[in-house]
Amino acid sequence: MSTENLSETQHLFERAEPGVRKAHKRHILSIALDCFDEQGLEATTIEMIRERAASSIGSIYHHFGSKEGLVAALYFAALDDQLALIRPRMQGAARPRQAVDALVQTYLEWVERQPKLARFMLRARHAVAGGPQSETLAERNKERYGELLQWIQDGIRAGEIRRLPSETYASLLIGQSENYCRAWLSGRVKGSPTTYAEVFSEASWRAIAA
Amino acid sequence: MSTENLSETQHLFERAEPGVRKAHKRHILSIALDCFDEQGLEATTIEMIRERAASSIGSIYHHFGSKEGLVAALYFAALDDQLALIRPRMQGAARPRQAVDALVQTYLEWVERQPKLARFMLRARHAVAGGPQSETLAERNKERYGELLQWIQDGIRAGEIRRLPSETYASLLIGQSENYCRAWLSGRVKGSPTTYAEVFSEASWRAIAA
Amino acid sequence: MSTENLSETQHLFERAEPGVRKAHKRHILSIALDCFDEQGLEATTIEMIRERAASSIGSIYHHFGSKEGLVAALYFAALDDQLALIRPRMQGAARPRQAVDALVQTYLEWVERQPKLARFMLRARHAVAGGPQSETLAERNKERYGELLQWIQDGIRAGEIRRLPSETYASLLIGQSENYCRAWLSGRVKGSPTTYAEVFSEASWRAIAA
Amino acid sequence: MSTENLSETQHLFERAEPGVRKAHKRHILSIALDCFDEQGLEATTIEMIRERAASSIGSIYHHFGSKEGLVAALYFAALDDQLALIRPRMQGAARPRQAVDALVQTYLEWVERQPKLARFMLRARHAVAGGPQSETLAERNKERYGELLQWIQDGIRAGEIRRLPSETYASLLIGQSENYCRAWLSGRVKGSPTTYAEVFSEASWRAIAA
DNA sequence: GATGAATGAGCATTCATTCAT
DNA sequence: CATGAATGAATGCTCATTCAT
Repeated sequence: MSTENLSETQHLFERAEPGVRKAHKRHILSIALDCFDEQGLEATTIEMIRERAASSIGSIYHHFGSKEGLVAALYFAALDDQLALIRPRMQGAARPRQAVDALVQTYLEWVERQPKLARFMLRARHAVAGGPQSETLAERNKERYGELLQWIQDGIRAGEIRRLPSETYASLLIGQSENYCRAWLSGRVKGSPTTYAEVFSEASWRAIAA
Repeated sequence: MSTENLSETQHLFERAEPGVRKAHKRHILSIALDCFDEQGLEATTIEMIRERAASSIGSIYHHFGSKEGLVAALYFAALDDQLALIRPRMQGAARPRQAVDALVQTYLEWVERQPKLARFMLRARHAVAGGPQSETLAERNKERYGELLQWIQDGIRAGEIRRLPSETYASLLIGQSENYCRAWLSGRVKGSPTTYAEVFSEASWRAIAA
Repeated sequence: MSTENLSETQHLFERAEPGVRKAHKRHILSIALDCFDEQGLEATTIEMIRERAASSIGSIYHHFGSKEGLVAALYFAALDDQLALIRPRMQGAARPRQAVDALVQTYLEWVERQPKLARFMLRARHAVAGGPQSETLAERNKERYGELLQWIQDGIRAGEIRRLPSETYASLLIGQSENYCRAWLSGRVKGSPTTYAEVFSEASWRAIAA
Repeated sequence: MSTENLSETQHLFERAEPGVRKAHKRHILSIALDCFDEQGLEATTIEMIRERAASSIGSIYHHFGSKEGLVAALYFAALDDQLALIRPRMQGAARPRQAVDALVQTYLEWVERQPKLARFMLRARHAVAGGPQSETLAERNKERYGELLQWIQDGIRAGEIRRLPSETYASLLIGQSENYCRAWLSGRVKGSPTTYAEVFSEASWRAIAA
């Protein structure tokens, strides 16, 4: 159990989810992430988390209600952490091309910095989408997608971006990168995501450029 | 339980895996696919499959050895089915641009025709990659990737395709489409994949075009 | 949550157990009764009571010591409430026949007025009898039974009541009514207990009349 | 663990529920009865039953589905056992008075012979009535009550039985005996039920006699 | 007196797998 | 090849109770 790693991840949760003040709760989230990452979602048991977190079963249930609740809490914390990195960089972009660069580059960066969280998000999306928090998730996604679309609309009006079916933009912008990150996160390719940042942001830009 | 659908899927297994002669074995695979699709991999129990297949526990174990074995058999059958559609179309392509079109178009088509198999493949990859069949899977992927690379090399020599890090080609070619298909398969977008075949094959081509 | 009902029940507790001065304690008893009635004894958790009573776990334990203690307190309060109705009416009876009428009639009346308490008493007897308050319960019962026997002895000497095994009088006097009340309290019969007061007191009288 | 008792009780189950052919299933029922009797319904755990029955958890669930299912199976077996004793005796009664005698006498006899089953029935009625078998229970009761009412109608027409509200007959006939049996089964009175058979059947007869 | 976070023993139930027939 | 009863380790979760504040 590496204490350094724990405090780092815990710090992230603090940033991502400021409501989580209690060190104990953050600690459990951090340990749970390690377990989910090493064992997988289903294979991780509450008992494993309890043991590594040196906590108690009752305490975990007191804070998260259920295993599903723990997964959801972690998922939204990860979502917030990712957004906290990406949003300011995109807002700092003056032109569409820069925005695409910022989006792709920052996404790749985040995955590289937070591989556990990234793996967890890819795995847990389905579980959260099928659980009682599905509505919260839908709202968050709508919000994110809305920002993206707005920015694309501006690009279209400026004649810099092609008019394409709106459902496809997200896939055209992030699909290549996500596909590569999936491969990297599961060890099928070796080059770290940011190594190819140029390649992927160029591809994303070409995909939507007028 | 639609008998038409069952027989169709069973037919697919016959094509994909000619060794599976026994109707009973094919029937079990078909039912298992339905269960995995409706309940998820972990949530599906052998008992569920037994009940819907009107088979017996012993029979299932006789044919597939274990639940993991059943998943693997289904996975490779799906892989074969997909390849059986894609390979001939790509071989019929004269030029790189046509090959990209064929690859993307056929992938989208297959997902649209076989949504259950597609969902299953996306879900089961991890399970198969971590199981005892991981080597077989690696070989198959290497083989597929090799074909792709070969064809790309030719394009590069012909000056039609950009020289890019070889690890990135697969993501650049199929990432956007896969991302969209994931969204469609889980209901997050409505337009069926082939609707946007042009958009995605154009994006893939631009991503790698010289 | 009907405030009227609550205050009424709380009032009862005040009458039955004058020591319970604190409104808060009475409130908890009243809510506990509701929970026990709706969920059953075992199925009711301290947490449920805490929530509905808008109290705290600590407070409940401060007042009642344990769940068992809460059940016992409620049981004895119910016992007192019942006795407070029955005793004066029986003491007002001049002749055995009138005493039987008073006993049966008042029992039926009480059950009809306090169905929750009645259900609770029938359910909780076993729990209290097996708990640390079993002695207190035994004393109370002996006391009650003693009064009854005394009054029957007089009836026997006066030649109005048959001499029967003393263990059987209680069952002969109240068994029919209790059986009907059980059925009514669990919805198996519809006619309210007092509707048949005549029938049951006549039966009780015939059972013991000389 | 008395083997004699076990085989005796198992024999009863065979009589009461002929469908239960499997010795193992009967054995589990028999052990479960012992546990429920000694510990109470809620306090008995599947693990206790498993241990004393020298069976396996899986086997218990294979046969009964759930703890609730085990309780229900035992309840209906007890009901059948009771009916198997009472019904023929009542059918052998020529006149109402004899029928009352048969009913009361046989009920007391059964309780005395099968105290465990009797205690169990008294305790489990509520659980079964609130469970998924509630309908089956309602049908059985309706059937039993129907037979009783029919026989009472005949008595009324013959001028031997008073016309009373039909909802009250059952309580008037069996209430006193049941009340006494409850007391005996929980040790509050000492005289065995059949000792007072005369007293209770006389009381029942007086309660309804014209 | 009041509070509620923390505890952890204990429970019902699940389910992949085995194996005798 | 087919069957399905039997197995039992493992799991998520509950809930009465404690105790520091």
